[in-house]
Amino acid sequence: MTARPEGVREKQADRRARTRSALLESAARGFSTYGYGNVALERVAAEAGYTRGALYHLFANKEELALAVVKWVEETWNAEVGAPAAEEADPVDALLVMARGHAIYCRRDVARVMRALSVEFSGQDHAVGRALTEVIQRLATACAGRIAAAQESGAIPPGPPPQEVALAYLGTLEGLMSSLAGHVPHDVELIERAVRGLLGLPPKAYRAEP
Amino acid sequence: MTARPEGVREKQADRRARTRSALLESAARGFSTYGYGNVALERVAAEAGYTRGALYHLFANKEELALAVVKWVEETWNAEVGAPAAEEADPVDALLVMARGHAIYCRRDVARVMRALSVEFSGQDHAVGRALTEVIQRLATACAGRIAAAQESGAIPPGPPPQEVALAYLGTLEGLMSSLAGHVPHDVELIERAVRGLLGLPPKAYRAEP
DNA sequence: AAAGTAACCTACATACATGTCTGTATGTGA
DNA sequence: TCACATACAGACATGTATGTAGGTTACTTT
Repeated sequence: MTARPEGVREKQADRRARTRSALLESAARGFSTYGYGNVALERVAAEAGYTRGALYHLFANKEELALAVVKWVEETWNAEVGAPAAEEADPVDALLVMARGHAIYCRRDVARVMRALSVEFSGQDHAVGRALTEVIQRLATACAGRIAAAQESGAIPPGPPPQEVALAYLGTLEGLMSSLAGHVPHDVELIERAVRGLLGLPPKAYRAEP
Repeated sequence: MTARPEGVREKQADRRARTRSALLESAARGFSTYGYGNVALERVAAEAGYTRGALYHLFANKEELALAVVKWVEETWNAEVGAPAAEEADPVDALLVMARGHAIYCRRDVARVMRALSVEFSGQDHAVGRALTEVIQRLATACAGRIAAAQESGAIPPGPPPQEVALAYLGTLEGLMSSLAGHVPHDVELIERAVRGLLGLPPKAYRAEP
């Protein structure tokens, strides 16, 4: 590859990164709206202001583009939702912070991309499907650990196995937000209610928004 | 292929109905697994034991097939889940019965068809998408009515507007079951927990399965 | 039993999306 | 300034899915 001495201006690299970002975001939006198989790469490229030539210059094929989108979404989600939750010392607080953060994150339409892709690939043996299940699996084990810790400390009552509760927790986040996306501010209130219920926690008193 | 019982003379209408059912179920499975745009009608027909010729003889085109599938799923869902819930006099009981019934219903893979189709069509202006939103809307208003009644009677504490809670309720059913499908028996326990939480009800004591 | 109709299959015409390839302009290092 | 690399556009070849039209088998009616 080309050596990059520090201090030297990298105009080409900047340009490349900017184009790549634009294409990734357009692809995420396209997958969210139309699904992987239905969206034409010409549309993805056009919506970003390019042609398929640029797209194929930056990504080997449609599958690689989808994998890059998955990685990109996972990274932004971790930065905006996962990391703040990880700072919570208490496992129950971490789960609640994650749920609230997810509700906020889902106010953008790009968030539905994981759902759209998983619907299309969960049935088959496909690289994109595997990447998705790996992302979910990573999240689920992290959540299961917190749930197990909370059960052992007595912070939440006994219940189904942590791994199952974790899957239910993630599925609830996804499903609830896909039907409530944009319904500010009740999205946060309702996701918190559902999660508390899943964990076996009593309801909090309801305060109507001003 | 299609062996008919000895001595029994099959009527054309029976034959047609049987073929139609087989194609509908195969289509539902195909849409669930691959999505609308990804599944090829040749596969749908072949999986039912026919060719595309039979399919196009019974359905005008792919869109009509999808609409028929939506109608068929709605009918079976109403028969197996909606009707038993409607027999409950108490609105909260009705919502809980519906949630449990949905968990049972979702143990079959066909149930994911609504989710698959809604992912693909919720963005556009398309006949299938409209049909789906109408189904959801009918369900949501029915649920919202029960939630409002329960709030007024004091059976559940105050909370967000019934229409929003109803949407959250349906989204939770869908999302939770798509991640927990087949996880017997915790699917029922967890869906009930989530719904109780959404409605603001306190948790029930947990009894581990024998 | 013959004629007619419905169920179903096979072959084809068409459209469209992917991926590849070539061309062009602009940036970059020597 | 020259040689080369990179970013991107546009055309083409290929595969595949839809929809249609014509034919064959199975049932129905007279």
